[in-house]
Amino acid sequence: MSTSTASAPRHSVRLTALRTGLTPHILRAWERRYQVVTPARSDGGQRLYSDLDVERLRLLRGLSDRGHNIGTLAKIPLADLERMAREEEVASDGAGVRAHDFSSAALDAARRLDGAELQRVLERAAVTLGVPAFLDEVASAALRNIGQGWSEGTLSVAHEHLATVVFRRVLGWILQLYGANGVGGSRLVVATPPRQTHEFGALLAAVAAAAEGWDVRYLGADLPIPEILSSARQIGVSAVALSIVYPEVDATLMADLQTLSSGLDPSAKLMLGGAAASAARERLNATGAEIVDSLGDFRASLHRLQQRI
Amino acid sequence: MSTSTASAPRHSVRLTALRTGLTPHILRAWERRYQVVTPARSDGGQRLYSDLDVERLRLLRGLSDRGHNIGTLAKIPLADLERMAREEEVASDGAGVRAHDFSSAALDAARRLDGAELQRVLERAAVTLGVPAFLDEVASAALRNIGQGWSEGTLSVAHEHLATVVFRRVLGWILQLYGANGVGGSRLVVATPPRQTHEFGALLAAVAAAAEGWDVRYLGADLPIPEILSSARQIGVSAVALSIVYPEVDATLMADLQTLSSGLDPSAKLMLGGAAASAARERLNATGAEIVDSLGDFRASLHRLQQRI
DNA sequence: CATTGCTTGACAATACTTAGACATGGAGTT
DNA sequence: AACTCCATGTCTAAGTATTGTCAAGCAATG
Repeated sequence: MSTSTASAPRHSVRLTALRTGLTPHILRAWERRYQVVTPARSDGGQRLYSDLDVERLRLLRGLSDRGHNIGTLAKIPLADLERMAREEEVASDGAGVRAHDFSSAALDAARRLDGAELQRVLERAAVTLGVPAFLDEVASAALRNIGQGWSEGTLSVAHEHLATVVFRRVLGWILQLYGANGVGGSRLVVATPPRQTHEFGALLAAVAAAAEGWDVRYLGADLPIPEILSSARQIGVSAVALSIVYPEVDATLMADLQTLSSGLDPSAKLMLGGAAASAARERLNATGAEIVDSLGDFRASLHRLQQRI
Repeated sequence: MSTSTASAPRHSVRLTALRTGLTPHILRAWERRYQVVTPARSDGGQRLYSDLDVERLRLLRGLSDRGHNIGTLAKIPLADLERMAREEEVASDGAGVRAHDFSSAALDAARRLDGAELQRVLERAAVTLGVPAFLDEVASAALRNIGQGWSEGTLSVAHEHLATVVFRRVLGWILQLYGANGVGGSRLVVATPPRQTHEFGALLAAVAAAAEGWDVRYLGADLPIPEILSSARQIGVSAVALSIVYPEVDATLMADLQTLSSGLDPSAKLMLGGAAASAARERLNATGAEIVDSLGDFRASLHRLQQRI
């Protein structure tokens, strides 16, 4: 956005109030008392705020809410306000710390083989943080930790199985909450291809997409290609997402993916995620699929797809 | 579509009004006052709008509806209007919009007396946004709307009862998720005093506190003072929170609150919330209780208590 | 001829502006 | 504890600006 655009006077008081979460009263009071901003005026004398004004007021409100007094804040230039807001975020809370607490509580419970407690911790985390944050900061971290503990030998197969069962239950529960999401969303099929028995990645992706408003059909793990194809065609999907964790990408899998890719409607996108997919990125490119390296990537890609409609 | 086609004058006022969602009156007023468009004229002098005109008017209406003032918009070229319309979706920012969507979906469901759908919407909102945001932006707004609709007569008693049942179920579900929160949190008792049969405020407070990590004992509505006292003492609470919505604060209630306040351990704080509590702030101050006006207030107060330990 | 549209002028409802007053709650002081 | 002072959010009142709506009288359309 060019500077001339950002500093062009545009927004009325009412609009500015909406954008900043302040009230017109407060906007005028702050201006009168502290000159926090000096909006331009219309021909008739009404205030016209620029984008920069709005940005500044947003920051001021945030800092004011957290206890700084507005009289002092008023004199501070925009750049410094931005820095303060960033610092505030790190210092004060909150989300980061809490997410970490949940992760370690989950790992503890898994270590103690306390499935009920693990489930409670995960449900609490999901509900407290909201699904997107839960997936990003708790679920994926916990899975990584458990996987790592398993490969290092500090966690046994029993631990891994317990975690598997509980995670599947919790993610399934969330997915079911989004169940009848209605007609609004674009459609997506999620599964893992044949011999891929690790379904976590797929579950995470399914839940992430559902939380973004997609109408997700989760087909589960180890699914024959023809099944995936016929489901996708029958439902009329905008995309198919597969998770590939293990075993490594071999000739059979490549052939399967080729079949799938060429069998899909051209408007439907094929997306591949998971550790093995990232590792074999180059070879997989031949299938015409998009490789996503993280949940964030996946979300971004979904977004782009949705815009394109 | 070729330019000559798009800019060819074609549509009558009536048609243009239908296409843009404006009225012929407004079309003429906007043209007379701001020259928002300058349609061609027929031989007899009647307006003939082109496709481009219609497109421009559509955008203008959209932006005008969202609070921009038409006098300012009128001078902006088409391309910039398009950009603004796109930005508008982003500017009215992510979380807020999603929360708003959930609120209106909830209100819709309540209007249709579709309890199952209402429950699904609320659960989805809670899980998507996380409990704190859900309480602040969906639950309290929906309750306010429903209460308002009821007092205005646009919603019947049946609507109100349905909403009551569903909200109680959903909030109860969340509360139960936090159930065995363990040893970490300070303890809090939440209830409504005798004759206070509206338990929403209390439920909201209970859930908010639980999400903040408190060990909450929710005792429900219409509870005799001795019961509250003995529970509080037995559990060893840091605070007691009561919701007072209706009826108004009278002598009996004042006496009850005095009894409660003096019976509590001095280290335990008594907190009063709800519409009636805010209204009777002055008289209630005599009880030594803290009056909280909003969920945010309540959270802040809990925070202070927790720090002080 | 009935319907629709044109122009001009007026009116009313919002929304905005300024100046000032008031209430509250925290910080200091006595 | 009682007191004042100050910072700040909220409200009022009276005037102005903006904008939607309407009416009257005439013209065009079909």
